Amino acid sequence: MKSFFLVDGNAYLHRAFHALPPLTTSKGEPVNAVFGFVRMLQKILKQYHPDHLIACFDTPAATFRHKLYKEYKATRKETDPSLRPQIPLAQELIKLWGIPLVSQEGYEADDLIATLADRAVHAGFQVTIVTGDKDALQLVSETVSVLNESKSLLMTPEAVVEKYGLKPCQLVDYFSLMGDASDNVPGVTGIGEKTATQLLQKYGDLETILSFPVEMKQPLRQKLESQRDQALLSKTLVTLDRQVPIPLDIHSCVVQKPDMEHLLPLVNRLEFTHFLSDISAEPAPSLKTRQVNVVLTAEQLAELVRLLRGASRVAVDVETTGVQPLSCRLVGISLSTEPDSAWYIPIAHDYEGAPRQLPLPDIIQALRPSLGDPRVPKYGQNLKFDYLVLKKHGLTMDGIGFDTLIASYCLNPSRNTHNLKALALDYLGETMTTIEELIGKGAKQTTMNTIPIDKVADYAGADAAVALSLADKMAPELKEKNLEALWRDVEMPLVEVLASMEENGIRVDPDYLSGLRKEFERMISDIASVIERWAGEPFNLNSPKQLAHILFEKLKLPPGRKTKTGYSTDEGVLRQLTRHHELPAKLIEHRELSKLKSTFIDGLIEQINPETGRVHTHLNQAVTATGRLSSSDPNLQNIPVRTEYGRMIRKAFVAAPGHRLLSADYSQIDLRVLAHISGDEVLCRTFRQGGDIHTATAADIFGIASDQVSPEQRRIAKTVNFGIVYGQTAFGLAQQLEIDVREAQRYINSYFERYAGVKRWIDSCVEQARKQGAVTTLLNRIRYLPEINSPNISVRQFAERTAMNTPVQGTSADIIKLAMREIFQALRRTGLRTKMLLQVHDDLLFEAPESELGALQSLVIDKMENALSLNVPLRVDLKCGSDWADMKSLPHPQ
DNA sequence: TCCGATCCGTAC
DNA sequence: GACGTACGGATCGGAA
Repeated sequence: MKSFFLVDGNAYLHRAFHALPPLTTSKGEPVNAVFGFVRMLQKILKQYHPDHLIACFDTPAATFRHKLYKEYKATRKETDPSLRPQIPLAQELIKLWGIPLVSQEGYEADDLIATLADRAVHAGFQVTIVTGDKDALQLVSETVSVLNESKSLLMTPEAVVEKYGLKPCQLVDYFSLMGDASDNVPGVTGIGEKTATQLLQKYGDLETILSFPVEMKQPLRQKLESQRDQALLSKTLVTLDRQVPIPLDIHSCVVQKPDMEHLLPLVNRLEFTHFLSDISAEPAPSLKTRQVNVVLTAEQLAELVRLLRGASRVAVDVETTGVQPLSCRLVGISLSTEPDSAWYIPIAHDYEGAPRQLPLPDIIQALRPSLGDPRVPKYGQNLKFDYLVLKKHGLTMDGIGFDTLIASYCLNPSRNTHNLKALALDYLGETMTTIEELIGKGAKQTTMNTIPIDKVADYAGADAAVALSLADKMAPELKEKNLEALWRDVEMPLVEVLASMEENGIRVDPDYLSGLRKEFERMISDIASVIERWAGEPFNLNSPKQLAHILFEKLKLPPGRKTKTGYSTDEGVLRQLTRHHELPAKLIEHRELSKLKSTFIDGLIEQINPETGRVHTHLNQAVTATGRLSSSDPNLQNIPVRTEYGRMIRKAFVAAPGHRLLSADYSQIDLRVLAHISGDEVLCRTFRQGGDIHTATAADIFGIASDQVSPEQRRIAKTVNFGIVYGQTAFGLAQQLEIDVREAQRYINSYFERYAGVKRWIDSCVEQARKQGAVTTLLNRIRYLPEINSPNISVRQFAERTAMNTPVQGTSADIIKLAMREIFQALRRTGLRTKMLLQVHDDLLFEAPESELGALQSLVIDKMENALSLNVPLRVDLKCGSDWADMKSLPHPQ
């Protein structure tokens, strides 16, 4: 028997809306109901494979029920404003998806369902109604069941009898007596669940009950007599109309092929990342038709070379044994010049029965004319990785043209993930094989070289070809959104710069670090034994939970602020406790030392590359929401510098023999950027005059002359200056300075009084974010802030602080990126052997042969200070030394 | 054994 | 709840 599914669209949209958290797209469009609805439909399709299916929807128009009874559904609340727009959205989506849909003026979805269910039964179908609404249960029969999907409950006639003690056809009468609060159906006052059931079990239906059999007793009889009409009216209201004139042939209610061309943009807009993976049972067409040629012979390699010679662009993807570009092994290379075909050159596949593969030098030599030609743009996902792997194997890729990772980052830096598989799904509707499916994960994981060539060829070929298709989608979008310049002039040129910085690495002294480890271990265990003696018992000092127990229960010290799970033991709290006990001060020291040892000493030693004796961090270009870089494995952007112990670690970073480290840091770049973009006259003037900004701010907010500023006042002004950029509150400032909140508020007030332009700019930033849902930097880098209009105060305030911080932090990031691009090109052009090693947000670190120091200084100052012209000067301070802790200031040329 | 949440601390 | 952007170590508890 063929199955026919009828889905109550409105019921499900409402259910999903209330069941799911308020999901929005990154631009703030509410989508939770659509999401839940779609997921439910997918589940139905996957689980039941219905032959026929249709979704039914209400219309806003009045129905016959409203005409009969003007109070019908009168107690219903207005549809929630964030649900309302989702209803047409959901309808549009399922239409494009190929699912038949019906709605008819003057009828509720329930009536459509009743009518269609009857018709389907007559046509010989087994019918399943998908809804959470109990009204549909009156339709249940041997051939009609009701599925409550969310409770996984299938209501058959037996199930109805079990639940209500009544047959499905009696439910109409049951609700007529009971009434229905949600639809505002009156029923008979004074008759509830129990009485209604009893009556119907005894008399069968409402009509018989209302003929008042002789044995019926008072007061029941009286209730029914007085409310007779109301009961009959209720019956009309709850009875579903099975005769709706729907102009539709039920045989046409078949799930169609999706209209991909229109569906994709919609799914993309809604950011339903996983939606498309399931909608079609067949593999995406591109996957099916893509031809991947495997190159195992010299002839095949020659053929590939001929193809590459005529190509206007080439997508590249390397397969390796790991994610560390400088220490993994190269397993194969895939190339593609057209999205519908690709080539795979296996190199180091190594398993029982693996065919003989071409020698690496032959392959490199064959590829060099195209991959080394800057006129042929290279396409790919995360080309920095491919560049480094190939470089290590003797092939320098030139002409880095289009990196889909970078394009995605420019289009929306806050995206959950920019990985190729997710991009393919979102932009192309293609579900790609994941690397885990290929090499496994956890204990079962192997490496790429042990996987059969044919499998890897399909996988790798897809990666290269998809990069081309993605680029074709992304390029016009970059243009439309005015992101092309940022992408082309800032981000893409940086790919090679970062690759070469990673390749350079930084020299660290392993023997010094080992000595430091010993020294720290001794200090840590000494302090730990003192602490445990005071505590009276051994405990895990690294466990905040155990520590809180000791401090606040055993020693009965006064607890400070609380965290989600208990009392906080962070440094601020411990500092407050130093006045009550000696233990907290020791703990602070213990914390510092164990942090430094585990994170920096142990972590760093692990990361030294034995081949180079250097650490090669990953400089990530597509991570932060503001445009900054990030550094990982190891993170070299948070190497300690503030404390004496911290600087002991910094000292492990050294220059190679005959070389020096040179650091160039922008002085107060965030505040200068703030001065420029806010246009605040006072702040701009201060920077044009030169001099110490914190002293100037102190003079301004305390209303005194610069030479009257005390060190304490300068300290306060410095804290205020930093806080302003972060949207600091009076509470935060008070905590930071350990002062009264009212005093902190006075400082903030007098700052904004003196720098009224800054205040105006901050307000305009938040205003812009509210209106446009996004903020931008000077180079038009964009960040969406969907939470700026959140009804949740703290969520919204967070978005407001972000709205003011991002343009400042992001513009600073823009500026240093421009400088890096210029310095890299200048070093190459002038043939200097100086290496750029690291960027730490406002700081660039170089390693220079001693002979180049002079030339380097003026080059770096010039490129950094003139990276972008602002209406305040940019100023750079230089320092030089043999290790990263011991750096001497160099005089500024001006 | 693995993974995510939580807390904490380092940098700018 | 209270200061923006990151990364990562240790602990802890629950899932695989």
